[in-house]
Amino acid sequence: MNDNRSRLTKAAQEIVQRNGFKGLSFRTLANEIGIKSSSVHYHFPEKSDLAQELIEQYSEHLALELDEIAAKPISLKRKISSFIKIFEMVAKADNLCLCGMMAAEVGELNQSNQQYLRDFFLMLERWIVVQIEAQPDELKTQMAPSQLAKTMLSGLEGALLVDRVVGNHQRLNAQKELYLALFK
Amino acid sequence: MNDNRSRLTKAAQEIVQRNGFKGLSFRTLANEIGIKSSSVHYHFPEKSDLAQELIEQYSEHLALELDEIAAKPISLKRKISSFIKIFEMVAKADNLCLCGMMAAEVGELNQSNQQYLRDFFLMLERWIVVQIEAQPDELKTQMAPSQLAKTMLSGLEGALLVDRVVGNHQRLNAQKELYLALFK
DNA sequence: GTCTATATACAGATAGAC
DNA sequence: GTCTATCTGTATATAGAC
Repeated sequence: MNDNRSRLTKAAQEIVQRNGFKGLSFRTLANEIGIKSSSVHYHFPEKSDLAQELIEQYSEHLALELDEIAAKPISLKRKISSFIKIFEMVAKADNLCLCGMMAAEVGELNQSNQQYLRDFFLMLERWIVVQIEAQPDELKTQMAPSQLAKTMLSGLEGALLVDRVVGNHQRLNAQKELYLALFK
Repeated sequence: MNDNRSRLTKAAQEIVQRNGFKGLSFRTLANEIGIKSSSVHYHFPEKSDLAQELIEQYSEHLALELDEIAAKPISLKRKISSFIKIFEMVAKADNLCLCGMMAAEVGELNQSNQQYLRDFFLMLERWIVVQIEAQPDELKTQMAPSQLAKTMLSGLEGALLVDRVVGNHQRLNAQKELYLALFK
């Protein structure tokens, strides 16, 4: 898929993860791939159409990665570690999670976009819960899986946010240490 | 202090915590208090001047609150609980932390603004470490205080971010439960 | 599908009167 | 300190030619 539509979403995703959704303009996006802004409007009539596709693609891509991890015959701890590794890759690129970034800008999004954003976070939390419930004996804490999932997800999102400003990965590393210690 | 300058910073803070720094325009800010945008420029020549004052005021206000908490003859657990309560008040207003919001928009800020933002987060983390070191026997975990401070702060920032999108306070509550359990 | 050209709105910022 | 008026740049979005 090297057509302009997919080149647009790819470039747009990078811009949003770095500069935010408000930091993405049809003009700069068009320049990025060498077309005009009116051509971007051909593919995505309104900016909210682009937002929708970005959130959908990001969610689907992540869901596929998580499916692969879940299917492996490995310890729960290693599954959680793989989950955290996804955030570490984002941090390495000095980005935020696409949806974490858009969460900060939720007021600029229409109702449909907001729903997709919500579903993204709930999907990630549900994945954690499902993994724990499949291998419950490997959990070392008495914390309820759903509570654990909520702290872990929001903790990782916050770590990306603060670490990028401070300029290191200390908070993400600390979150990793904290949560991995809860699994055998 | 009911002069226009302080009315401006007060209104600006609310707008940034709700809509972000890019969501704050001199025009709408001026309208908010009934003056013209050119008058806003009299008080804050450039937008970065306003950003600077916002971060400084927010930091100073929070530092004063934390000083008061630290001075009380109460348990470490109650001090941490009071710390978390500050975030709960922000969540109750459906806002983000001013600096958490601006952290997402760090690319729009100049170097000076970014330094003040960094200092804000480091100040909060340092406060947690100092409180723990003053009452070390009341800590139930073997986690290093600096590690604990980093996870707690970024966890709370992330909880505000995700909870606002999802529409409840479950993540902040979960973070609270997780961290309070680490103190006697 | 992409282009040129344009409409409309709003952004940050400045000059100069009062 | 605040105003009117304006400059300049950029944003989303659309019409219509190719």
